[in-house]
Amino acid sequence: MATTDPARPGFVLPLLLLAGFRTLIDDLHAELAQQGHPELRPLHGFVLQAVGPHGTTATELGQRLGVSKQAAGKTVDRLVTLGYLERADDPRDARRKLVRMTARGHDGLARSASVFDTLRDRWSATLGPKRVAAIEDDLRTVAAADLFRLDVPGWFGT
Amino acid sequence: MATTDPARPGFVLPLLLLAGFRTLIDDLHAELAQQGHPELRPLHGFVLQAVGPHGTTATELGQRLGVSKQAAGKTVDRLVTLGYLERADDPRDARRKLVRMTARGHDGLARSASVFDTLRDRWSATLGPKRVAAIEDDLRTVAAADLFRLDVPGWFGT
DNA sequence: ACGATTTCGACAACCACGTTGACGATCGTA
DNA sequence: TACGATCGTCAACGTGGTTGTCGAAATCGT
Repeated sequence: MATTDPARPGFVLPLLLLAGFRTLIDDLHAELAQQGHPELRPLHGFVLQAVGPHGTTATELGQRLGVSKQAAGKTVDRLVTLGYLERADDPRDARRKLVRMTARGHDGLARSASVFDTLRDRWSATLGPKRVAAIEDDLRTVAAADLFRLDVPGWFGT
Repeated sequence: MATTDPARPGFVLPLLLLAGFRTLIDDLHAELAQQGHPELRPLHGFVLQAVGPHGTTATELGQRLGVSKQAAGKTVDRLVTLGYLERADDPRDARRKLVRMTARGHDGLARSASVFDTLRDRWSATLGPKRVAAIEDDLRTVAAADLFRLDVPGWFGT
């Protein structure tokens, strides 16, 4: 395997982390596509979760996701087009536009969560529940040690 | 932490995987920037490694990275502009353009590898070497179980 | 040995997702 | 009431992908 030269051990860890994440995401979307959500893209699940049950605004969503309000607004646009979100005026502040999940949005989020749960169960079946929990604990530890926020990321920044 | 609802345990694992990857990558590039490679972008290290010491072609690189030859070609263009790669004609096949690392390319790759190694050491210092090795083993296991290739991915596909 | 097929690299158009900067409308307050 | 901060949107741009097309060069089959 040309990309995993054993003489460079440090390269392995990030690659494996990424690979683990990707397989999870790929499996999720393969499953979601079969459950009636073929157009849901990788980040959309996180976005829906960030919107939350009570709704929010584009600006708030942006800072919650760690991206600009413009980027958040664009993503909302797309999710609105796809029927997962809807916009409404805030009666108490004419500047704000509330962003809420539609029924389809709730369905997509619920299915995402449940598919993720079964994928985690699959990992547990392969590795044993203790190992999975250990991975989560360890990652939480290094994450905390690196003073990072668990919010959904800005990916690879520009 | 709004994005990590404990009622949805499945969401945690992918988030942590991604977060771990991202902190590694961010730390790498913060360090690389200080070592004279500020314009090296997250994927460039993987691309350089995929080029390898003997050079390759754009098409070959594309399939090695799991992206189209056009995408690989564009990335090569950028790396050539930045001085990390160079193109040369293949004397045995006038269609092929060999892609090779320059001295700067080798330097960048070597530094990436060494920074990754020290980051891994830092994880070892925090978690203990056994835990880090266990994470790698476990991820390798689920990866293998999911019959996936350890090559650098096409990220989130379209 | 020569024509058909395949392969390689490049070009163009496009999409997704992010960035800054600017700007009008609206709100809160001195 | 007038000013400053905030919200959403528009525009321009960068980056990393995609597909389709095409000419040039190599390979293969008769």
